[in-house]
Amino acid sequence: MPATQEQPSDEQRSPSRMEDVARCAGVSVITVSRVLREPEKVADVTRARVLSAIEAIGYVPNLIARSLKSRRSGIIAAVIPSVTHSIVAEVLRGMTEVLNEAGLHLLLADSGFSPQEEEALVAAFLARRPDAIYLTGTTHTPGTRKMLDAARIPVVEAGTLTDTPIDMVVGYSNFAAARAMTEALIASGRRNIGYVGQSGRDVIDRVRDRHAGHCAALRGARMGADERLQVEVDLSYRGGAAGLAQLLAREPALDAVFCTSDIIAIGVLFECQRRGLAVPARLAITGMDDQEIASQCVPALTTVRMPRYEMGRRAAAMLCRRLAGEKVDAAVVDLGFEVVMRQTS
Amino acid sequence: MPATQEQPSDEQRSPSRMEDVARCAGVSVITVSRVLREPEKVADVTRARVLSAIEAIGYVPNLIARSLKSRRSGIIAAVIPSVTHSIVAEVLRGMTEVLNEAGLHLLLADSGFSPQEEEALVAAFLARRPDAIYLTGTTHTPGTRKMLDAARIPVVEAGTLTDTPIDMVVGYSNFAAARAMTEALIASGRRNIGYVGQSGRDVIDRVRDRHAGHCAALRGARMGADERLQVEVDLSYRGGAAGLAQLLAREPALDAVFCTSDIIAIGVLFECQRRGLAVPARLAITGMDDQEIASQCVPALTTVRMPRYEMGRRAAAMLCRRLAGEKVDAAVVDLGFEVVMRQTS
DNA sequence: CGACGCGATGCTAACGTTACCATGCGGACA
DNA sequence: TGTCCGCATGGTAACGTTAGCATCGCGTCG
Repeated sequence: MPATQEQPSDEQRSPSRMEDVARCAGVSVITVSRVLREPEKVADVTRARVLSAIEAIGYVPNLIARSLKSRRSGIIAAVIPSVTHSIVAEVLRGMTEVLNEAGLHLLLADSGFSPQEEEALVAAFLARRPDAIYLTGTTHTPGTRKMLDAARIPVVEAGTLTDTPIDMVVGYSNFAAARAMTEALIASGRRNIGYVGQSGRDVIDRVRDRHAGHCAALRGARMGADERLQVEVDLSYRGGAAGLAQLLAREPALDAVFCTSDIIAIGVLFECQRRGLAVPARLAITGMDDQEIASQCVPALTTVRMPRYEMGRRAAAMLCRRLAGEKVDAAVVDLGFEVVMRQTS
Repeated sequence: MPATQEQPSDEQRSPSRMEDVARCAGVSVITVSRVLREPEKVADVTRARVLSAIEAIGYVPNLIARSLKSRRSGIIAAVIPSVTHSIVAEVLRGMTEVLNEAGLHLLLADSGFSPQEEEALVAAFLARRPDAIYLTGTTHTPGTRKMLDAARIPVVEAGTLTDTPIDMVVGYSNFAAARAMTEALIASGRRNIGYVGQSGRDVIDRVRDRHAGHCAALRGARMGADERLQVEVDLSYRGGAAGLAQLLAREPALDAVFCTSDIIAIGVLFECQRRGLAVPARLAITGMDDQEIASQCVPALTTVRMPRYEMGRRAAAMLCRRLAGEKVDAAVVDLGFEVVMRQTS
């Protein structure tokens, strides 16, 4: 009965451990551990022997055990408003590039623009003991702030600036950008300027600031911010189109539309094409964010460029520096913006 | 000297543990553990006492320790080709929705379309002992397959179908979709059909299959797949525009362009607008994926709809079922596609 | 009235790794 | 020749949790 002697079965019940490697290489487990983390502290011959044992066995270190003991998970948790927003994607690309170099991994979740959902996600993430946390925007529930204060880990908020970050913040002034864009529109002689913005001004600080900046520019030019000329829509091409339809119904003499995002602006542009409204002759359009489509559409879209990719890199870099024990020079980093005049205005 | 008695300092060195909660509630640690995981097994009074202790202390469970002991990390690792592709984003949205409901978290990284990079990421992720892995596409290095076989965890590949998945696969036939789209173009009477595809056919199976499907349709109609009418470009609006420029230079009689993605197709459309080419009268254009812009642009884009969001949900659901110990009915799930005829063809 | 079952709770020993301290050995120096 | 230093390696005890069994008390049934 050969079935009884299946002790050394090739069906090893679990992935191999350091102990297996140690036995195979004829050293102690701690030496294996050192080969992995501080190879220069191990003699060349020993190191080679251990490495070939690792190779032979196919050993994969268990970072969970390492995290538990070392109190360092190597994980950065990020809560973003919506993965489907291309704007967020570029920030993520910048972040992951920097994090990967540092050997850190990204735990990601999507709050759907809801601060309550964000709080729930932060709570769930903290249980995983991330080394740091990335949040989008600077508007968070008191519960979120409290948890993060108690967690005592680096936190970076990104996108909107604030003087009172939870810990660190990197972004740009959405207020100033929207004001500058609107001022440019006014300077070009437009007088009946409509506003088509993403809805959710009460919970999305980015949108709130952009709206406020737009209104400030109008008031600065003594034009008044007429609520009748402001509509809120979904952040989509369809939303932009619907927004223009509403505005034109309310004010046929409309001669410009300020949009809080390029997507919305392109939606407005498409609706103009459907209605046969000449852009910019009859109607000027401006977007924000300078996504790729802005430079490619016809006519090319006037917009404001935001350094999204750079923002992701900076945010990640700030976290990495803090994790390395270094002090970060400034807790508030303003990356600025740039108005890009093209053909729709 | 009051500084000496800082034993019970409020600067507790670490987040509280179950032991602290247990002491506060006057029970053993295992009871606390049970309140968190199997509350129905604890008497009502005891449970209430423990819960209020948790609340009072602000206890946050340590999932790292739980993972180590229970051999379940609650983490799903996903490697995607590029976060900046809106196509991927919808898949992610579907996935995270399902995963969140199941209490699972998503570890995310970006391979930049490189199988070697994917292999490195899979290796790094496996050290975190994810409960399951999600991969994009079905083309992977031998090293990746080997590691995943050894890891013995559920794996789902998504996007492209294959008869020999590593474990499970959910997707649609890019070959059939591209063939169907091209056949529709042929059926509408177009004869000089160009191809503008994303570059990287050798490593991106999705693109390879779409190219092959397109060629198959041409050959099926005895039209031949002329390489002179095929150009490869970046997956961007700019790429589409450049592609059209190249094609027209090579074949002025071009009367249709098949594109492997909506983004490229819209780029082609923009270039037509710049050149004053009437669409579809002078030139027909087709895309693939049915992103939002396809239905909104002017004229609206003929394309093929892929159930991306649904694919993310299904992939996650299959993983969840496997993690729950249930058998998954089919290892290969074909979600199909739908040709959507609009105005550009 | 004793045995038995069951619900509620607790104890002990891991999970796989690393922090901390210990040990042994060879060479430099007085 | 003895002392001391530094390098390479090892042993032990956690990190915070849960699996698996043990225990205790109470009610039920023959």
